Parts: sequence; C-alpha cells; structure tokens
Amino acid sequence: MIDIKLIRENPEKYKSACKNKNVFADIDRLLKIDGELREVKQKLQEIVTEKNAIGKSIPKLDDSEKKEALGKLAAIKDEESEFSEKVKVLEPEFNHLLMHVAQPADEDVPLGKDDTENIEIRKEGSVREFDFEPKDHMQLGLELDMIDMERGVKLAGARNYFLKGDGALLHWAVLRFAMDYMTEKGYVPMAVPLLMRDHAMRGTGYFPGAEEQTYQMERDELSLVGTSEVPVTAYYMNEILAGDQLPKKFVAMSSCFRREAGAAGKDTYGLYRIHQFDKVEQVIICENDNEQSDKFHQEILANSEGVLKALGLPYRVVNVCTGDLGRGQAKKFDIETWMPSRNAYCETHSASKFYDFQARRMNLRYKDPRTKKNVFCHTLNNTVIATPRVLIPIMELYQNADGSITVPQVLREYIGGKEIIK
RNA sequence: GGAGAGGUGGCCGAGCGGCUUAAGGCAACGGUUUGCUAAACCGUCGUACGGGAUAAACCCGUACCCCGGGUUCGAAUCCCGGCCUCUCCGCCA
Repeated sequence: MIDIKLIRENPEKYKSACKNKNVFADIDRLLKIDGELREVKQKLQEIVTEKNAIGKSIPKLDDSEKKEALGKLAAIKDEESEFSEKVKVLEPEFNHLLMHVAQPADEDVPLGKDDTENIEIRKEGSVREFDFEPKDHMQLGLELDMIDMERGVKLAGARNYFLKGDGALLHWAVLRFAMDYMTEKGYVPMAVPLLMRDHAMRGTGYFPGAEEQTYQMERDELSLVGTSEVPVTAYYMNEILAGDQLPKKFVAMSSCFRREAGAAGKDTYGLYRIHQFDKVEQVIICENDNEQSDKFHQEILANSEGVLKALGLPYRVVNVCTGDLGRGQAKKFDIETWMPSRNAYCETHSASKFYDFQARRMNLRYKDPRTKKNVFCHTLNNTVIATPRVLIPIMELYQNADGSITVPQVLREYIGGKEIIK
C-alpha cells in the first residue's frame, strides 16, 4: 500500500508506476474520493465535537434548558448521520482504490512489458555439453522410478504427481540442505500454517488480485498459500517491534499451492508447472531504510546463489523489468537455472524488495529508538530452493550415459550417502 | 462437537451508563540523592487521523478498553452478531 500523502503530492509518479507495471489503478478517481472523504470527515468531526459538548452539559442543566438542548441535539444527530453515511460510502471505495496503487519500480529497473524484456545481469557456471543423447527429467524419473505423473493425475488431476523412492529422497534432500544452509547463516527456521485468512493475503499484497491463483476454502474463509512468504512476512502483523531487534531473518519450509489458472496449455510437460510443490523461503524484515533494503536484497540473492553454486547448477540472474513486477515490488531479481530439456534458463528463484509496501498493508511497524516514532518496516523475500522444479536441472544435468544420475556432493549426506541413483 | 468462564494501555489489574481526561501496581525513560551499584523520592510514560503553531518540543479536536452492529442526549460499562483465549467433557493423529 502506498501512503496517500505521497500520491497526493505526486500523482503522476504513481500513474506512470502503474502504467509501467501493467497494473490498473484509477488514481484520478482515488484522489477525487480522497478529497471528498477528507472534507466529509472534517465536517463530521466538527459536528461530533458540538454534539459531545452539548451531551456533556446535559447533567448540569435544569428541565427547560435540558429540553432545549435535546431539541438541538436531535437536529445535530440528523446531520451527523447524514455525514457518517457519506463516510460509510466513501471510505470503502477509498480503501479499495488505494490497495490497487502500485509501488513505483526503482530507477534501475528496466522498462519493459513482460518477462521477455528482463535484463540479464550475469551468468554463473557453465552449461554442460553432453557427449551422448541426454534424457529429460521425465524419462529419467520414469526409468529410475522416481516420478509418477500418471498416477498423480489419476488421483488429483492435471499438474499433480508422485515422487517415489530416490525421487522423494532427492526432493527432501534438497529441502533439508537448503534449510541447513540458511540456519547456519543465522536465519530462524519456521514451520508455518498454510491456510491463511484474507487479512494475511491482503497484507502481503496477494489479494486483491491473486484470488484466481489461490485455492480457497470457502466454507472456512481460508486460503491455501502459494508461498510461505505469506505466513512468515505477516507473522508480526499489527505489531510494533523494538527497533533494536531488527533485522528479523526467517527461513521457512512449506508446501505451496497454486491453481495456475490462466496457464492452461502452458508448460504442461513434466514437473515445471505444477499445483503443489515444496519450497524453502527466506524473509527479511528490516528498518525503514532504502540502503538497508538494498543491502538485504543483495544478501538474500547471494544466499540463493550460494545454494545453486553448492549444487553445481548453472544459472543466470536477471533484473526483472517493470511489466513483470508485481504490484508491490520495487525491484526483483529472478534466478533462472539452466534446464537442458527446455534448452533455456528458467525461473527457479525470485528475490523481491518491497520497501514498506507490505508492512503498510499489514500494519507492521517498529519503534525507532532514535526518534521514538513508530515506523513501517521494510520487507524482502527470496526463494532458497523450490522443488521439484529444481529437480529438473539436477536430474538432467547430473545424468550419466548409462541412464543413472550422480547425486550432487552436498546432497549425499541427506540421501543416505548415496552417490549414484540407478 | 457439548457445557461454562473470559477478552481493559508494553505487562498485571480495577472500573460495569455521565465524577474515566481508564484507578492502582510493574516495567521503561528523565531527574534528585549517592564514591559506584542498589534503594528511596519526584516527574514523564498509548496509537492513528484531522486542524493550528513551529527550527523542534507543543496546543486543539476526533476515534480507539478484541472486532462489527444496536439502544441512549451520553457506552469500556447495556443488547445482538462475530473472532479469539481458558477450564471441564466428548472425539481424535
């Protein structure tokens, strides 16, 4: 959410921010409603002030004065309800409009319409050249009995799967390695609830907007999260933290659920785009300071790169262009890992910087020890590892001519010391 | 799922229609005393929004005693709905 004061001061900035991000927000309408609402609220306040003053004097009045005062109050109350009705109409519209305004992208974010215009920052690692005909992860998964897509679909519909045997073990190995890697860096591990109320979904910026991507438990008014970013970032929602306790660094492992509505026919092959996966996610809550946000943005990016390097996977980092940024993100680095079967670098990580956009929505603040003021925190998050998507490059890049898969060194301790899957 | 009790400031806890501008205590902060620490004493001690003044401290108003409605001239207090917590019982991995 954007501070309405900033929008009043510079509406053009937010109009172009929305335009560049392909986010619709009616800022003219917002400002019009804002002006009306402010006027009505001020008038209402004046009316209530008078009402309170008269009401307070009533016990001290004699009968005839009291009668007169009550008559006056009746008129005032009519006026009061007239104005409070106006507030009741204007305020929800105001809030609704404000929720849609996008966070402007940083100046060094490339202007672009969609992910095809993201800018590569650097490439790391070298892409393996095969001296045999490589198999894709589905062939390998089938032959080594690691993946069973057919029965996943039979029982749960399209984009569902079973991982079996070494497939399941490799999946968990990746997650456990990522958890250990992050907790060693001092990130506090968390296991989190996955069914969230709307206020957490709104607070993180997913609602309004991503309802179609979300499995919703209508009967219980809960939503299945698409990422543990939601519970972790919203953990301190509506709280005031002590400034000297920041930054808070968390790492959570959870299942993630996505309807993938509107993606029909896209990435239908294999384990790339699926309804349910597991992810280790890192979240930082820090002070309201752009330099700190930048610093931690680099930190969470470096953490994820460290994991990929440890796994020996080639990847590239891209600066995500405006058109591919979410409403709340000021800047985002995606990490794309090389996937031989797709013959491309494909998104495996997404490091987002929000400034106070999320914190403002969820009323997450800290007390600044210097000024003693309560200020909104900054929040950031990034994938540490998401699997089974990352099993695609692991299985494909570590395959051998005989159809076996070499287990990456760092994962062996999590898979019973096994070096080769065959 | 059934029965009961309850949600008040950072925390504990009183208040149960106007005297609340929420008592009292704890914690915190500032000061006095002190060789230092502790203690004692004095003072300060919520948030948001609007208006005014300003270099700032500040002043005025409104709202907030879990949330949302209602009754009333007036609600922390009474009524209705919701959420949550605790105790007991039942069921259960």
